[in-house]
Amino acid sequence: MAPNPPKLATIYDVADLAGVSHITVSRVVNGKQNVSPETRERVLKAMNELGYSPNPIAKTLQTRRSQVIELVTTDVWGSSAAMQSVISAVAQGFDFQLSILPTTVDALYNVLKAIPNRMVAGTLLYAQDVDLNYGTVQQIVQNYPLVQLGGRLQSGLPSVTYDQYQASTLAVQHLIDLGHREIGFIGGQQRLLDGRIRYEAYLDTLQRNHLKAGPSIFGDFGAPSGEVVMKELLARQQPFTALFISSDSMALSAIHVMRQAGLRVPEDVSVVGYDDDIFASFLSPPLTTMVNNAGLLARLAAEYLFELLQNPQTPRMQRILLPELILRQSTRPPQP
Amino acid sequence: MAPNPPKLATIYDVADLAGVSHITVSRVVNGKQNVSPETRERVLKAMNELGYSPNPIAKTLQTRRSQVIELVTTDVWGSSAAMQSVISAVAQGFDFQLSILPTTVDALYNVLKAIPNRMVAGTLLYAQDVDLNYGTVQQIVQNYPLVQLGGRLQSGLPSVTYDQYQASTLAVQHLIDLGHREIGFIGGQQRLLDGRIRYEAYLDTLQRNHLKAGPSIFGDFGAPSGEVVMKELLARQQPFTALFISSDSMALSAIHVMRQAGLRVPEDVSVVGYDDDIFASFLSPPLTTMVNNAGLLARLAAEYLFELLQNPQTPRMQRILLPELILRQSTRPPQP
DNA sequence: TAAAGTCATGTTATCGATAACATATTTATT
DNA sequence: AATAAATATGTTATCGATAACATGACTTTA
Repeated sequence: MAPNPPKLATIYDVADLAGVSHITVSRVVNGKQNVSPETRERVLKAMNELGYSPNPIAKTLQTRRSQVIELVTTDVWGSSAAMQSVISAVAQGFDFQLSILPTTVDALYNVLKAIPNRMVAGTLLYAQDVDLNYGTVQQIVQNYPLVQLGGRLQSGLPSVTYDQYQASTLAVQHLIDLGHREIGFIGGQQRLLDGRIRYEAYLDTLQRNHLKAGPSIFGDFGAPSGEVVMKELLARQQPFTALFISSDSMALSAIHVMRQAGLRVPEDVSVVGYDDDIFASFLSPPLTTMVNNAGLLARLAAEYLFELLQNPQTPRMQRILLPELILRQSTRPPQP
Repeated sequence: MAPNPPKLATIYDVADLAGVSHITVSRVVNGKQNVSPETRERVLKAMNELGYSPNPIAKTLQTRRSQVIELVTTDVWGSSAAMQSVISAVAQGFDFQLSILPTTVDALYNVLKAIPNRMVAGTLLYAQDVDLNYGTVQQIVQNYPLVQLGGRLQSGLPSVTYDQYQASTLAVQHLIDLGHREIGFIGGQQRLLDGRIRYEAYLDTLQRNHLKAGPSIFGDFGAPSGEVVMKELLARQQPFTALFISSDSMALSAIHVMRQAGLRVPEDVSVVGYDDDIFASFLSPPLTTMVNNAGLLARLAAEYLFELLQNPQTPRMQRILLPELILRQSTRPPQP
């Protein structure tokens, strides 16, 4: 297989060897009925002899459709990482391949417009930028099987998502209900929906309870960033008895920093995380957190996409996973 | 975009509108030189007017090569998850797409044989089954740009991998050097190289030091499995003062179980993990572990693949990352 | 000024499959 | 036995691009 690899046998080669026309070979390959047993046998033998395997590219060009679904994402590094393997596993179950198409917000609309040219069966969209115009997206892909992962509730696209606003509200309310009055916040990128919504809910919930906003700081959802911003937050010396931290990864490192600084969790500071990450239950203390399983979201979205593919009558809807607070040992009433 | 989405404009449509032949349009699209400025202008205007974008499928069929690399993997759930996003990010940098092709060991050889039909530019192979015959793989893909991720050292394929045997040896030797004599083992799946090699190195190292093998048990590298097998191991009541645990995820939950059982790490049991997972440094105690970064491996492999693509003269080699033991606080000499 | 070369553009074939329609056979029906 | 229907098979066009070669107009060179 040099730069230009050798060609494999085609249906024409098989046809010649079997002494039939190429279209008969095509019929055998696709298991069509109108082929006599003897002919079929001869063709199969020839296929076997030549090690024939169909060329998916040629087939796709003619049929305008391939056994491929694509994941269009503006966020290769964030949750989309966790999603990819789940989606490819689901796709494998339906005998489909997954094509990953990273893009930018700017290029996104053109990427979507070119969907017919890529001749994929369906598209999963993961684009978390706050500035994205879902109305435009909606216009471009009308009636095409596209499922959005984790976007705005009002996106108008078939989607599977979480109600992060309500989830974050529950998280903050939990701290308030425990008696905390000075509640700080550690957030993720504010250009991402995940970052923005959790912060808005935090602010709104405090306000609804007639509480002032506590100290707030922003990182990038990752554990290393949690370490950095937590140190900065401590350096500010603003008082807080509880923290709502926008990801378990950040909570993990933030707690580590607090422990090093002599602060105990939950005795001195209660912590609510977000994600119910795989490690959350094994920490000490086990972390109180909001369920937000990117893998589950991806699986449901992929399954929904295949529902749409197999039955176009499937109702188009938004599937919103209910928020769930997992109470563990990182929260408790504030010390008197 | 109904089941069969509407066709987009083709070069023929553009040619008609611009009043030139389709081949001239093709020349403009591909930035060829021999087109007069006025003609080029007219074509560009027509392209713009029709919202033309090239059809990659048709182009691929003719040129027998696409802007796509593929990841062929027999392991959708394990490390390949972490690798996918890294690879797609690298690919994006070269203006390539990533196609994920999950397969089974049995189907693998045929999947590789059909590479010419898929017309991809290059292939990354992640196949960790111990029974895989790399000689066969080698024969199939001779001279084709394929880079293997994390396979056997003697695979004979261009690859990027870790020397897990030596790494595991270092880990176990570290415990022995600290004075431990009863060293247990928690492993991953023994049908995977990652599982098998770490266990073999554990056994060999003990033997070389004239020590008997300690209690051993096997899970699946994941945190939930670590919890299960650790409970089972404790129930056996076999003595050990140290554990070599094949993944940080399993170490995380295993430590949690030990703590619940009243065992302290490292006072009662020293633990060496494996992977230097993102959370390892933030645990209490911070985990002593072996560096084994799947993301780094994937990045290097993808970059190597693009080296091969851009310059076929690039020497074909195995790139083996050196093992590195990260000493943190989960190991110490055994209590007297 | 004729021959040769360059440039802009076009015509036809091709990649490997399926679609649409056509044509012999064979079998069933009256 | 004649006609209709079903079955098996083949011919040609097509998907949307590039490859290979051809052609005419203009420039350069001897």
